Amino acid sequence: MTNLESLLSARLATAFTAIAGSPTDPVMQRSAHADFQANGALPLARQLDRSPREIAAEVLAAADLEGLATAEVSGPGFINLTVLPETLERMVNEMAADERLGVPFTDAPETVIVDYSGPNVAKEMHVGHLRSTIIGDCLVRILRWAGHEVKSISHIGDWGTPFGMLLERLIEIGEDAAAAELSVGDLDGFYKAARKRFDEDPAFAERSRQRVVALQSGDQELLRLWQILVAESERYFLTVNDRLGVTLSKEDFVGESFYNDRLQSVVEELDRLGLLRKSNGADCVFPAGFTGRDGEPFPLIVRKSDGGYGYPATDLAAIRYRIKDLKGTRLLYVTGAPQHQHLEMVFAVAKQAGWLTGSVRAQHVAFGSILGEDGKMLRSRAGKSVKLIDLLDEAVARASTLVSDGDVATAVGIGAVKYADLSSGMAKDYVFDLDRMLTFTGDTGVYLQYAHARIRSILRNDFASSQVHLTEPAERALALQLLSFPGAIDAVVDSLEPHKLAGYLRELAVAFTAFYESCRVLHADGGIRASRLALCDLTARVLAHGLHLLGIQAPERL
RNA sequence: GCGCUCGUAGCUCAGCUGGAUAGAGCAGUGGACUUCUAAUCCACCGGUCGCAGGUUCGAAUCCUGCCGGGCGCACCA
Repeated sequence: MTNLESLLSARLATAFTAIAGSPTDPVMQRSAHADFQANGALPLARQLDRSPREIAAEVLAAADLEGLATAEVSGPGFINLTVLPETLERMVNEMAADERLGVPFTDAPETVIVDYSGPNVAKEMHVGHLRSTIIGDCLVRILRWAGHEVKSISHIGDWGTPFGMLLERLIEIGEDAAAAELSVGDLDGFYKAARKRFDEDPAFAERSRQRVVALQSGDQELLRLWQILVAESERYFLTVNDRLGVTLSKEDFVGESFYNDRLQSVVEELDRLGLLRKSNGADCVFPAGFTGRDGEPFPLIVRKSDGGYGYPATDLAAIRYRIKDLKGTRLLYVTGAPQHQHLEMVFAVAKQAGWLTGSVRAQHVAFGSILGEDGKMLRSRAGKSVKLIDLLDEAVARASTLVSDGDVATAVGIGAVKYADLSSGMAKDYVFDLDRMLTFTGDTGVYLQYAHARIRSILRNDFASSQVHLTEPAERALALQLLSFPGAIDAVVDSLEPHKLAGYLRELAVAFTAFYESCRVLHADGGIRASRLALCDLTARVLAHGLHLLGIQAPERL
């Protein structure tokens, strides 16, 4: 099973390289004027000081397209390629016979560590966690399916100064009452109450500070109580993840506290390497190329002036652990764009320390913020944050007004939210707008689910495995789109941009709908009917699996 | 001040390893259900691709400058 586009590209590349005298990319793309076009002759014209059309003609003469496609030179020097009907049929049939739908396992498997979701203990999951969780989960699914060894990590915020007040609050109301409050998912209520007490009552605040010190010095009783906070919160996170349909499991929660006993050794190692410098009483590393407000070198503070460790130390311990112990070769950090500089600094220090070497890549998969209707960052601290679980329930409730079945409503509602996020580029901020997400017309998740359900409806009436024969233009267009599936997967694997898969699936659904409008299936005669049913079946499989890779369900019927 | 990022149709967004008339959805107008799910489809309407230069046979795409929005810039994560 071979990727059609890359096969064509490879054949042309040989010819291009022969003509150019050096490795030359044919620059293939889908075309409105043919099935594909190769633009490589145009840039070559200058290099060889010859007419582009002449070069294109020569490439064509040298290219071996036997049994693949017909080609012609067009316009200023484009090579237009039209795939032979029998070749298209053969490849579609091969794809249909392949469980992996034409997508090969990667020939260079990596160990990929994906850090995403990362909620905070005793704090509600809010819209801010939505993107990280959805995008991270999608990347995990796709990379894993492509044949990589993938380890999910949810870097839980389970340590640090806030735990003083949380523990003090827990002690104040009693552990049973606290556990009860947390177990019903009222994390924000608990957190806010603790915060309020901390702000209002100096004695409470002082006791909180002492709790932090005691906790960090290993007080057994406090550790036991802390464990209650962590366990109840994790249980709650799992229910939200379950609602969202995310693959994260309990074993994937690796809290900041996990790195506690490694922090000192990180500092020691950095010191041994001579990377550490005292600055204003703190132990810092100054990676090259980072400057602060005053234009002076900007530090990554590894140990605070009070001797404590902050998140940079944890992040350094984590990156070292992920490389040295987990043997990760590609580390992904699915966190918001505002953390870009911080992560770049962590990567820079990891490089200087010799952990992040040439064969290991660390990448920040950054995404924009979700904004409120006022166009400002929707932050939890600023009060009115939307509880993630409420948003999901609302989405499902709206879906329930359109479909009767509860499971289907869940699939549609959650799918709508996920598709809204995954279908546009992740670099930009976007305004959080329930109405837009849950509009069930147009470019939405339900459009894809609907296309899939329609096909399943046809197949319920009749289906027997058959060979595909392409006759109508709409069938041919659908076949071409189906064969682009491996390319769409590739695109996400190396760009880490899920919206490319979402876009592909959308185009597939459009191609199917065009086919559906112009070609009868069940009412067609014998051979044609069987062939079209096979085409329907393959389309349904690609849609269902593609949606699955996005983390979206594809119900049998709506 | 430095850095990152975004600016494409009234609205929400694709397209950006430079390539043939800049594409979708929503909204608007007009059509299509005795036909496999009309949550659909077809047609029309709608764009100085922020602005100005530059490189090029060719720029939404690359470079420079500017304008505008967002974010980050030492002990919170």
